[in-house]
Amino acid sequence: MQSLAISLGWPKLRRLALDAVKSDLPKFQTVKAIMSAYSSLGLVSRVLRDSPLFHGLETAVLDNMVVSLKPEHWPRHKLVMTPEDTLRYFYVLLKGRVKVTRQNPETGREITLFLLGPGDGFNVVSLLDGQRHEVTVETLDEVEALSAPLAQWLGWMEVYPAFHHAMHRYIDWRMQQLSELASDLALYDTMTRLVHLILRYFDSNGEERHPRANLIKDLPHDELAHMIGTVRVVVNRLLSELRQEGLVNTVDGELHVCNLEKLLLKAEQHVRIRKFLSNSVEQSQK
Amino acid sequence: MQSLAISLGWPKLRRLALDAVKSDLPKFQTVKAIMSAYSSLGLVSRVLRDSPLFHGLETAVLDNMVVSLKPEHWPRHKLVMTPEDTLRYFYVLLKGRVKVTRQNPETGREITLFLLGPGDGFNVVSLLDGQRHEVTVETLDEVEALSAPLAQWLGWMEVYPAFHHAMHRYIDWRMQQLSELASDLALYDTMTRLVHLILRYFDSNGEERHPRANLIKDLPHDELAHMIGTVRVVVNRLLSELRQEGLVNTVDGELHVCNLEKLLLKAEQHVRIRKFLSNSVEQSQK
DNA sequence: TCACATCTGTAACTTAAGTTATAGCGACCA
DNA sequence: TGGTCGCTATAACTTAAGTTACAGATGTGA
Repeated sequence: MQSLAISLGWPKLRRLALDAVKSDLPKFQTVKAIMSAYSSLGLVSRVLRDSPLFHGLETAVLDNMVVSLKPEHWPRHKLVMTPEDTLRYFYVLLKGRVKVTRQNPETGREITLFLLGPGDGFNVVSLLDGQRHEVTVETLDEVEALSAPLAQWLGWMEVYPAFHHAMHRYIDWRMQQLSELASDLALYDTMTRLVHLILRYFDSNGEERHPRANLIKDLPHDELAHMIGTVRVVVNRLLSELRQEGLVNTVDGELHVCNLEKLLLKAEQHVRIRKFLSNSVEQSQK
Repeated sequence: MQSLAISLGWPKLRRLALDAVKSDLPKFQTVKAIMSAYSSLGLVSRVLRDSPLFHGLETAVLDNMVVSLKPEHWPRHKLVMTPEDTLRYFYVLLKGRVKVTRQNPETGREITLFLLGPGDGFNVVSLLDGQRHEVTVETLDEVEALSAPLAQWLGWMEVYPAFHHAMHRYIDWRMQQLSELASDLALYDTMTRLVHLILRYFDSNGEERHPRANLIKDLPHDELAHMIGTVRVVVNRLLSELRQEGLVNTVDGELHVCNLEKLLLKAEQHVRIRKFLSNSVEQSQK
């Protein structure tokens, strides 16, 4: 059984399995059993329980799903999905970040449609109806994830109404993010877009409140650039400007917000700002 | 009963009702009965049957749904939905076009997220989970539509699996459109975006093949501009250029494609072009 | 500890595309 | 018949933001 766990190639799980062998936990026979134990130990389920994908699911249901999931482990900067295989699997992230992008083959320019972190799922849209999607998914960190075939997920959506509902909520939220991105690109200048980006991912005192909070703070400038549809040099320029005005600062590679009020002001004191504020209040209430 | 139909304020239906009274059709007692007859006469159902929203639904089911829909009639350039009422109704268009937009209150600039025509539905996303959406919906023509409360639609999605599936397909397709828009805005120059727009709505010989075909051909330049995130003057400039190169021309206000090959070339001969071609083939096979 | 890679910081230059302005055309209505 | 309105057409000007180039910082592994 030790070899089983090891063959999974997933360090944490392997370590866990080894521990389990030495400990007085019941002996494991199958991968499923290992996963189940792993889950009941709370390592996996902590992430999943906080994930919007599984929001409102009963523990029993969640556990039942978890045991059918296959662990995945990817190194940094690895291409994990091309348009060709958008039809096969659905993934949930446990650790590390991933970006969903599209490129301009001509110029090499790139736009990040989604930046995903622990608890996020990708290939969400393909779930609805398996159309090929022109996107590329790439890891930004070392990543641990769980996967299952699309059909499996669709099955669960039929069987568990709560899960179905959670998925709908999640897709809705993703769709909103996309409209937000498109509108930003069309309606605002690069500075405003950068400020919007920062505001969406940070909150008033610079501490994280929800998991999404620290998702961008250590990103290199060109990844930030991809998120707002511009290039590295421009982001750098804008950040210096913000730094000089005392709105943000960077401590060894990490971006911090200094003056939220001024930042909000800079993002032109309108609709979407109020929206941002009410959203973060909402988030903190959860 | 005559007065009932008239009170609906829907010219066509009213006319139909009047005809029915004179004809040897069975007498109608209720609005539902009128709608039902209207539908069975094929006027409504022709549009609905071709609509992706109801694709694959049995006639009986569709008819059953239709009788619960409320007819709406709006004049040209009427604001039919603000962010405030994204939570109430879902609409299906029967006639005329509608645009779903977002504005920059500062500059007055506007981006059209979706251009919808007969058979399209709006407030799609709110169906999934009733979050408020920061969009505005406005008519471009005189419009006839059908409406039902969101709850009603959700109910149907639960009761009719085929309908549920059709809705998912539809939402998926909308989401793809949004990613397409965002990528275009971030990755290509205005000329390329304009060409992409034209290519998406026209086909090889300038004839319409699917309902979406003639959706943009008579739009004023500033509406075209809103669709690609730019302004009227620029679109005008670009169109003159295309006209001079003999790629398109305009006959009394209607845009036509002259030279598809060159146009495709101009849209830089890559991925998304091949995709366009295979899409339109797919469309024509349906 | 040197070579190499990855990232940040600036400056000088270029250009796409937005702004403003003005003229003309056709439709519609009084 | 003339006046106003909505739309197209073009030209001159301005600027945001992209490009290219290079220098310094930091880290990693041979």
